[in-house]
Amino acid sequence: MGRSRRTGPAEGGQADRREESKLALARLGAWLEERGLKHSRQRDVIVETFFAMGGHVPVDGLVARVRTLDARVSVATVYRTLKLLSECGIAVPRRFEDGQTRYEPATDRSHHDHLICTGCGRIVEFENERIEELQQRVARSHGFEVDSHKLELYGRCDRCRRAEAGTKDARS
Amino acid sequence: MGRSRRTGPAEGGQADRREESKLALARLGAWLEERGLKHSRQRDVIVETFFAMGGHVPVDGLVARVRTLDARVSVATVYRTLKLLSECGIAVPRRFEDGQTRYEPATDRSHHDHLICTGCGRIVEFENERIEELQQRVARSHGFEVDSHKLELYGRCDRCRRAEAGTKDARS
DNA sequence: CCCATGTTGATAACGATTCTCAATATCACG
DNA sequence: CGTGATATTGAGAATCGTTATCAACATGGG
Ligand SMILES: [Mn+2]
Ligand SMILES: [Mn+2]
Ligand SMILES: [Zn+2]
Ligand SMILES: [Zn+2]
Repeated sequence: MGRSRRTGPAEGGQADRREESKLALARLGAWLEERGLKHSRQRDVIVETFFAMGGHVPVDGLVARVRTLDARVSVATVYRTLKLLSECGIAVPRRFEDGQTRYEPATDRSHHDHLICTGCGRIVEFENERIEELQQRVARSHGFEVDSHKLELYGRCDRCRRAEAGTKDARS
Repeated sequence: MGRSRRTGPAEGGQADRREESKLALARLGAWLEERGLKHSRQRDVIVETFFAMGGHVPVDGLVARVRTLDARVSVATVYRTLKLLSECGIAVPRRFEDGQTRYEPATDRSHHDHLICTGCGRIVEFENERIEELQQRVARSHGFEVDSHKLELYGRCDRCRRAEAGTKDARS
């Protein structure tokens, strides 16, 4: 049925994330030097905060959090840094239905799709090899060569469904 | 493997579309009267043009086309009319990766997903029952009850691939 | 034909993101 | 350490697609 993975700030140890953060900073540093770029205080803060938050972080959320550490970082810098992270393969941008871009740490187990709760916003990740195969097959049957795809399932999570049922019972 | 369907202005006879258009206008008329709304010259033009274009029409494209018939129709009216169409089930809004909303005529065989060529923009529709089932299953295995989903496959269509291969050969 | 009410067009406002540009930080070099 | 070339920053303007505002204008039942 496909394995699921860490999905947000609630899962994945803080220690793990600090570790990820360190690795990411090192990798970013190397990447920057390779092309004669400089590193900066704000980039460090942004990267650390990004990993500290974990999950699928919306840009404005990251800005807010970063500003609790350094009140004068601009949104522009956050956007710029996030773009850098995605260019050097440390973060991946995601655009769900709400129209704002979120970034998530890029893991080695790169590809996965998302289940999104329309009630509480919870995001669960999943991989399903069988679905991917079928996608390839459908595409090929139409003469297409797929090189990326987007699969998002929207619905209510168990928690939200229980909550709803509760209020419905109470009302009747 | 799933059946594919009409996908754009290139397919589906003009006659069919004019027919669709008539039906849609009638349906819209009824829908409007039911709730004490009025009908207007511009709504008619917009609906007719929408069906004449067929496929997945971007709002600005529709605006442009409508204006060749009546130069003073405002974008606001086009947006408003499209929203009406989707409210009364005549059209369906779609948001692909390029960030602009497109509308497509709602057919009886309502649900389908999309294959999108990143080369020429061609959009092919498909339905795959097996994929839908697997989606349900994955969702349920995570405690979710899905009520909508988005599946988009991005790649190159046969035409575009051939074109590419051609230029590559020519170069070498 | 009239008038209450729905519709329109122009344009301002919007939210997310990117751009501009002058001020500032970084770093390789002496 | 300076110094200077160059990358980075912050603030705000600009952009893009879309929605909101509101006065002028149609529509259609009476
Ligand atoms: Mn994810
Ligand atoms: Mn379609
Ligand atoms: Zn939920
Ligand atoms: Zn193509």
